[in-house]
Amino acid sequence: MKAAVSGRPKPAKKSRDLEKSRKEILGVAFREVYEHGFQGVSVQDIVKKTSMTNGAFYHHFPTKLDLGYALVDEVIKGMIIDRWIKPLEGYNNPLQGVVELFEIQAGRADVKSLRLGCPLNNLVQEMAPLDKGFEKRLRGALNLWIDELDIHLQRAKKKGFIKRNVATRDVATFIVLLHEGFYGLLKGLGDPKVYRSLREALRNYVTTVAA
Amino acid sequence: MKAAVSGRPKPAKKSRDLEKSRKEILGVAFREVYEHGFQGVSVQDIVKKTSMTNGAFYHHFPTKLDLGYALVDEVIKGMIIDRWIKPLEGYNNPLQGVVELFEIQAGRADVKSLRLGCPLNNLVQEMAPLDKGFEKRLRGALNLWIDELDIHLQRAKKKGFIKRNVATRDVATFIVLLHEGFYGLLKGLGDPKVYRSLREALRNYVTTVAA
Amino acid sequence: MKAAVSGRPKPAKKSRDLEKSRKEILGVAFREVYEHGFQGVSVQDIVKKTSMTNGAFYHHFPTKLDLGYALVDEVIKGMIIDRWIKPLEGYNNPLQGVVELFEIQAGRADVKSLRLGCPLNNLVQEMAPLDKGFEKRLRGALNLWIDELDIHLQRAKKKGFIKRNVATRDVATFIVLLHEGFYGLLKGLGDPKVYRSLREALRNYVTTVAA
Amino acid sequence: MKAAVSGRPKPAKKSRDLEKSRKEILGVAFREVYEHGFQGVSVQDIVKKTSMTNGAFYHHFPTKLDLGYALVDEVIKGMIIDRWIKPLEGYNNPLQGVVELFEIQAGRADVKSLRLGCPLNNLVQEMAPLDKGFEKRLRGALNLWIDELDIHLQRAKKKGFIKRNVATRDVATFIVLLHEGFYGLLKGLGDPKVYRSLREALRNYVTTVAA
DNA sequence: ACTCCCGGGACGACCCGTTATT
DNA sequence: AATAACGGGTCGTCCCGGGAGT
Repeated sequence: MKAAVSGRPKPAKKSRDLEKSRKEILGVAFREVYEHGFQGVSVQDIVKKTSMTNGAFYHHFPTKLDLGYALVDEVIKGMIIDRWIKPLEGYNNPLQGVVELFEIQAGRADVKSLRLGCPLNNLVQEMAPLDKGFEKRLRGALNLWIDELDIHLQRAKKKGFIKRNVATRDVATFIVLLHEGFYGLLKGLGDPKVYRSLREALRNYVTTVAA
Repeated sequence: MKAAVSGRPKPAKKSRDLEKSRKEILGVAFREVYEHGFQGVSVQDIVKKTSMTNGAFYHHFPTKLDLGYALVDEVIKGMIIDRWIKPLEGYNNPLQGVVELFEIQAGRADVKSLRLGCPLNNLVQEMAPLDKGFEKRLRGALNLWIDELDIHLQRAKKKGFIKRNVATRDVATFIVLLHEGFYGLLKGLGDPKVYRSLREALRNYVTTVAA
Repeated sequence: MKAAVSGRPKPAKKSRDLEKSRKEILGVAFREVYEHGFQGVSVQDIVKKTSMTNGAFYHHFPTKLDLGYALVDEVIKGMIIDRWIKPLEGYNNPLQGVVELFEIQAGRADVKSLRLGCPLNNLVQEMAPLDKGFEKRLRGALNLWIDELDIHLQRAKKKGFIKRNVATRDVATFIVLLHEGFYGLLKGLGDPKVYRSLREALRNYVTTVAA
Repeated sequence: MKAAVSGRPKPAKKSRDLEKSRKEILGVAFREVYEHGFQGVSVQDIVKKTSMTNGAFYHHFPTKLDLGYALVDEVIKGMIIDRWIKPLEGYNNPLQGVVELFEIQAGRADVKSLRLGCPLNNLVQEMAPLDKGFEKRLRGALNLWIDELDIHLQRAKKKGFIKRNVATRDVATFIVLLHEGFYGLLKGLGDPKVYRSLREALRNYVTTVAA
């Protein structure tokens, strides 16, 4: 997030610091919110973990809520694309890709993310009913996920990997649902064995839509 | 508020009923927490909605956390049993019962629970990683759900409704996972159409385990 | 104050428990107040350390303040008499007795009382300016001390151990002042060496009034 | 209040002067604590008597305890130096200075300080056993007093006003002890006559160390 | 132009000494 | 004699405004 700047030629602008400061805040905020929830984190908590002051924070984000929104739009959305969509491009059969991706990512769920769940799901559960702005943006993130997944599934369908009479968008929705359910339950049970019951079920399910 | 006093003689005490007061607090607290999250509710919010005072509250619950724990153990657990387990007893084929129950309850998801999700899931997502006590109790509630479901599925298996080689506990776990995922996603998308993709998928899935 | 009951035949009244409960509260309260100050101790702290309940406490003492008053009148006054006055009766020359008593009691000041100071002085400093009732009773305790000391000094004077032109009451007052100053400074410095400077000074002083 | 700005132009800022605000709080806090004890004063009591708000207070002092510490280090220490040490510099014979100073300050003890005692002694009696931080700082203040007094007594000794075989530090300690004892007893008895017995005793004592 | 930092109050959980009821 | 209930008070934190400084 912040590293790797080293080698870059750098646009020579001295006040690209603005961009950098914003990114730094977002980075720290993401981790803190991921660990303690949005309501469980104070602006001061975040500020303390950066190299800046309280005043600087409010220069970048007028309110705490604005920070939350930015977290969804600028951080979480990107993560979804990077983790769950981009990798699908490498698969000839996207449906198989979805299963494998799931098995790879979920199967190796380390203790940390096991306890902390899915960043998006966390925010959805906590903030969606509390704030309209959050709700809107979170819905946007979820729809982005589903939409992008759908595109790949349509590709699969075109290639004949999926039955003709299957509504790919419903499948995409269901897959996202499984993600949410899986990470949510994992978080609650704190037991990686949840993965076992999911893997079997997922495979079974996929056979019912595969051509 | 709590009829059922029925048979008891008890000289109709005015307001010195420990049990009743506790129940009142739990009732109000459940609603408030359900709507705003545990962290999003202040003790005073709850107190204001009851007929008692701040001091009375702390007579019943030493800390806010204790209230939260009681909410899981005394309210939520009961709701799970009442909503998802008890009804199964009426079914000859519990597996079918699970599907129908889901369709009944989820299909009629009203706007309210649509926005607010599942009380248990909400708490899991918000509090499990923040507090050991919560984590333990929430895990207990989830396991209770899975265990009780498993008992019914075993019954189904014995009766020949489920394949011999299927691990009923994994199925039970997956079904709970689906609930969590469904309510979670519903909450995020705010769109009852989620139900459609779930219903189809659930039916497909069930056929893969049914004998 | 409480001892010496042993040998007595005991009035056989069963509800000497009332008396006993009161004594128990006073005993616990004295220790707690001695350690944390009157304001630093809550009624509940005291109740918890006894075998009774909140309600029982208020049966014996209408308010916390009443407990404080009883502490002065029923506990502290007795301690003064027992520690600083009674022992003087054994001395032919009370003036010498005062010095020796001081050296015995102050010289062996253990770590505990070293940190906690003199119970009477503690209450004087803390409560006298805050509450008229306390002020009155504390003044009473101090005057009791001075008066009783004076009686012995008059005896010494009569016997020719003290100069004829010395006002014994002033001497008594000064001696109490030295106690307060000693224990107070000891408490502040936490260093038994204070004793050294006092002993020398006390001896010097005594020579100036001795015949 | 804070001169020393001397050369700086400084456009007369309206009310954003850190130092000034801090001093204001300390001033108010000192009076309140002096009158009601540290535990007897709430932060809000103090805030209300200043021109600022609760939030501003905690900007200057993270906790109430920190305020207490500052009170000792920044206010009380200065008062000791100003009242009991500085004036000694004007005396050719510091020993005589000590006596006269005492007679001047103690003799004119007005009703106010009569009831309220010595700020340092008050805090020592109340807080020293309750909090390590207070204990340390209060010990520091007492030692400062003794040390500075000792310096002047050594001067007296050099000039031949004090016997060669007298340990000046013990004398200094004893004099502080007398202060504490005097103000403490005065507070308890509420009677300026205490002064009489002290004056006599002090004079007598001084003769025993004077050359 | 951007950062700093003093300041503002409302509100957080929790505890206090106390009274009503039984 | 004991418990349920009472409110007001405690310290401390929250999110944030806005003038000053670099």
